Amino acid sequence: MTLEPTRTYAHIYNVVRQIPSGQVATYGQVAHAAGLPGQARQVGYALHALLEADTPWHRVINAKGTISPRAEPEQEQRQRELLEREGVVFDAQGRVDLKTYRWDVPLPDVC
DNA sequence: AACATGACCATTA
DNA sequence: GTAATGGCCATGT
Repeated sequence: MTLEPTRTYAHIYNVVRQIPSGQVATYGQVAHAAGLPGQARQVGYALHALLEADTPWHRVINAKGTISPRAEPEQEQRQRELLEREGVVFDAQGRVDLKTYRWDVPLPDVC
């Protein structure tokens, strides 16, 4: 594969794919796990440009524990649906208990 | 090359 | 608890 023409994307996707079912990760957490501390924005951007269905993008939410407002409400609802389907419960405020479902990063650099 | 935009986050008041 | 500010950087025009 490409060495590093867009290392950000590769790392981000790689990390997102490692998120186990029934757990969620924040953009910042993914960014940090991907070796891009502070670049949470790029994570969201990468996911927005995501085309591959083999990447569990729905397991990535914002730091507030809510689903980021997207241009298409359908996708936003679908994300919630997919998460609930994996056992993740949303509260009345539509927020996920990060304290409970937050994915614990196994290692800073996994290959 | 420069400007504007964006599925964000942490800090500060 | 909310509101505002700065920062970070890839993508498209």
